[in-house]
Amino acid sequence: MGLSKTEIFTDKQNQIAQYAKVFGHPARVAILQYLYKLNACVCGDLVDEIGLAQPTISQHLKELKQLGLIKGNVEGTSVCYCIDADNWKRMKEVMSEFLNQDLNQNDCC
Amino acid sequence: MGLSKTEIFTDKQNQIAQYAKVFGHPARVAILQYLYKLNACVCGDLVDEIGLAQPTISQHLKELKQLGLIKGNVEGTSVCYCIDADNWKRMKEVMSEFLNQDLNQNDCC
DNA sequence: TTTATTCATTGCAATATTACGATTAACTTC
DNA sequence: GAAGTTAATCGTAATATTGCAATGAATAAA
Repeated sequence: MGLSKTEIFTDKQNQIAQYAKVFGHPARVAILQYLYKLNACVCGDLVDEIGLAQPTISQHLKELKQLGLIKGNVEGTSVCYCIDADNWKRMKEVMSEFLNQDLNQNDCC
Repeated sequence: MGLSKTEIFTDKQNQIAQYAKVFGHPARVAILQYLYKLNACVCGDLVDEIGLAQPTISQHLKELKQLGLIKGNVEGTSVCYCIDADNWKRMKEVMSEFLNQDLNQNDCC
C-alpha cells in the first residue's frame, strides 16, 4: 500500500520515524553536512555543491524545512538557508534517547 | 524515479542514509524498542505486540536483519530475535557523529 | 502420519518517493 | 519597461515502500 499505519504507534515512535525518514536520503544528509561545514548560511551554491538538478534540491530543502531542521530567508534574488539550531537540538534529544537505549539483555541469540 | 542517485554521494553519507531509512518507519522503531525493553530475545509475540499482520512484521524484521541491527535464531518452531549489540554500537557511532556536528555558525537567517 | 503451529516467501494493490524538464514568481539590473 | 537571475512549483515518469492474503517450509504434538 505504501501507506504507513501511523495511528497504531505512539507519538514518540512516529516522531522518531519522521526524523529518521528525512535523514534517509543521502542528498539531505549532504545538504545538512554542507550547511554545518560552512560558518554561515548557504545562499545559492547548493545545486553546484550537491550534484542534483535545481528542482530536486529545492524539493529536498522543502522537506528539511517542513520538519524545521533548516530555515530560510529571502535575500534579494537568492534564498539563504541554515540549520535551525533550536530544532536541531530538539531532534537530537529525541533521536539520542532512541539510539542510546540501554542494552541490559542477555545475548541469547 | 524513486531511485536515489547514491553514486554521487560519499560512502559515509550513504551509510547514514541507509541506517536512517530503516528507522524511518514507526513499526521498525517499535520493534527495536520492544526488543530493548525485554531483557531477552523475543520469540514469537511480536505480531501481537505490534498491530500489523504477520507477513508485514516479517518483512520489517528482514530489513532490520539485513542491516545487521538484529539477529535471529531458529528455536524449534519459533524464531528468536534480539538486538545485535556490536552492530548497534557501530551504527550509533556513525549516527552520533552526524547528529552531533558542532554548530559554530552565525545564526544569520 | 496427520494435524497444528510458527514464521518466511510470493504476489499484488495502493501509495510514496525521487528526479527532472518546463514553467512560474520574484526580484535586479540595464 | 525588458532582460537576466534565482528558486519555487507543476507535471510526470520511474522506482520504492507498505501492507496483507495466500501459500510454503519446517518443526512439534497428537
